[in-house]
Amino acid sequence: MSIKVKLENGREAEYPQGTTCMDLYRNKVTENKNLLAVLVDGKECDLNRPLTDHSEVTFVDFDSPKGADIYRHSASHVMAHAVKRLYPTAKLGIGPAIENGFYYDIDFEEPISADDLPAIEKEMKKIIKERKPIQRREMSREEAEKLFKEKNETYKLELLADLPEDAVISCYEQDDFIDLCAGPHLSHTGLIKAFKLTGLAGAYWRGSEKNPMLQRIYGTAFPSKERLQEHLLMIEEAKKRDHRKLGRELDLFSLHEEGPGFPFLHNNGMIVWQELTDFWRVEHRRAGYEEIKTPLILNRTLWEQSGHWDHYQDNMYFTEIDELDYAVKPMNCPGAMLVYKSKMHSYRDLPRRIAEMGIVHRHELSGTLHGLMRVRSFTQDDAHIFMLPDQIEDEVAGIIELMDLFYSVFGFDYRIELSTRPEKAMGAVELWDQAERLLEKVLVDRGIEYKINEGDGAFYGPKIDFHLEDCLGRNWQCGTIQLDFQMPEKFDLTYIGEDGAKHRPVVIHRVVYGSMERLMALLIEHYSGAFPAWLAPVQVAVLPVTDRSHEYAVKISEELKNEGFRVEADLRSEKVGYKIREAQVKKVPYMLVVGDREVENNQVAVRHRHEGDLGAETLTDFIVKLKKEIAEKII
RNA sequence: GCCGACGUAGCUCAAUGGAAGAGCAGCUGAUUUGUAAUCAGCAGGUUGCGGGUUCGAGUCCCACCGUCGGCUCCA
Repeated sequence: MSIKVKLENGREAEYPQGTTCMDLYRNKVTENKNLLAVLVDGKECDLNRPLTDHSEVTFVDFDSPKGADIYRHSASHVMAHAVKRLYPTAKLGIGPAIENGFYYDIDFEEPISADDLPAIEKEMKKIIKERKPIQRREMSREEAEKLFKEKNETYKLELLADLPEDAVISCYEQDDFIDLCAGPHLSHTGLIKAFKLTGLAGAYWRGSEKNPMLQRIYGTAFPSKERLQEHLLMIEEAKKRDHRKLGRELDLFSLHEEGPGFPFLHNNGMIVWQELTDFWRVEHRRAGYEEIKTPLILNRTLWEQSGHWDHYQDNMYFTEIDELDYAVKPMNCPGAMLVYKSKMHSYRDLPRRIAEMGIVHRHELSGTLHGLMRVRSFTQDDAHIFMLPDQIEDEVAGIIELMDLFYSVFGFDYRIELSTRPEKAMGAVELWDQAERLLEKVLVDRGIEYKINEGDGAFYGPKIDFHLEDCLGRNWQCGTIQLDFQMPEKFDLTYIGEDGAKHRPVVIHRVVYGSMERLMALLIEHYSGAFPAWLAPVQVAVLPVTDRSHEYAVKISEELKNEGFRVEADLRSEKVGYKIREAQVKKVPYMLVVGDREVENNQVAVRHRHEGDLGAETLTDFIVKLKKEIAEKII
């Protein structure tokens, strides 16, 4: 019997049933010489899997979306294989491909150390050199259970038990190594051309801290040594952009043992901060927000009322005043609720958008602290929007628009996630479902791409999160829009409706920057410390060539200061080259070199930190251009 | 919090269990310099903190603190 196969280029041909994709390849149906696997009707498959029915076949190489994953997944099997050869009693957890690499979680009888990784790499090289065929074996559940019981792979047995009733149970086998795995995989181990084990870390089995901790070995693999080198070099380069390193070098902030997780901002950091908040205030007033400020410390009864006492206590700091319990605020919402309640509201007053640059304190686990990205005290650019139920959609849409405005100015790419009901949620399931559907509708209606983050919502409501990447590609949540039907109940918030009766408003909690500290960290990494002129702590460095031009240098510095620019004149008796180097290292956007020629012509020689020498012009011309650059927030 | 690594001058890093060093930054002086580092000199430390082993500890052991990489958690 023959089957019809449709290929990626649209061609269709008939082949005998049982033909493998490898056969098609040998038949030269594709030009691609670096095949790893295929998609059969959109589903990933091994090259040597026989085709049983009419199918549509797409060939996959390393550079296709799924290709790198398949390649690295096979690399993780080779690593597990090597580990089992060296440590026969080690038990395997899971070993998937991840962005830019792979890992395998392994339970070693005696923990290994990073020093043991080279030996594992060496064994992997052997396995690769042996070009062991990788074979798929489908088997019954009983057969698989027997197999992994014999091998004492208890974690695999646990995975097996959790597979659905009707699941096809497959294993992949290379030499004497066999692993429970859905596949697909490369056809033999020799196809892995370049790899490196990059790290060793602890990881809870199945991600739960109640489970034992396994050792996770991270690695990466590429189809050539050059590409691997390139990747490793890129990571080295990215580390130079680390905000913790730049923060010190540019004198933006510091961290001290005396206050773990409580960052100290220096003058340079404060300038960036102020510019960010100034910009924020302008845009928020324009968008119809009011601004308030609420206390850092509030009475226990308030936190009991808000639900934080029950749901958030582990993260809170406490104190006592006049023998009464108080808590340092971990969130701004209860304060905002009290402000709303301080007067009566008519439906005509809503929506009321109440913003607050609020400092919150949260006790985060010590192991999670990370520069300015993850701290124990931070400033949220918070706002609470009190509205009628039928205003929700417009308000959410308005916030998304505002969010995009800010992120575009910074030049950030962002990713949106919809987070749904968590386990320790407050309130009725129906309300949650309703709120989740509403948020989803806003995203869908606007054609916005998003990912669902199951169970990751706040305890009082679902949320839309905006995620940004740091220099190493790690994701950080910044903006968030959280719908809340709970807080209005807890605080008995009301407004008088058209009908003269009291009604319950809906509340949205939202932040755009997220936390000022995290935003600063992301901006530092995003710009590699070279802030655009509007944010730069020093915008212009005036560099006299000799002492003869000091007077002129001081004069133009004063003029620039009077125009509102942030200026520094370097009057040391050093050569210009030295002064330029220092200004470059400090990433000052503009350097004005002034020597005898400029004094004589009443000009300044402009040098841009990236574009170099731009030639001489009058100070007035320079001022006009820089003012425009700053006003338009040009990146 | 958990697993692992690390902690020496402001920064980057040296120092077989046997005299704590270098470069940069800083300070002083000389130099008057034209688009990424002028020269010379000076100063800078209870080696994270506390115990222990040893004739002797930056180095070995224990506990704590902090940082880094992950896990968990999260803005």
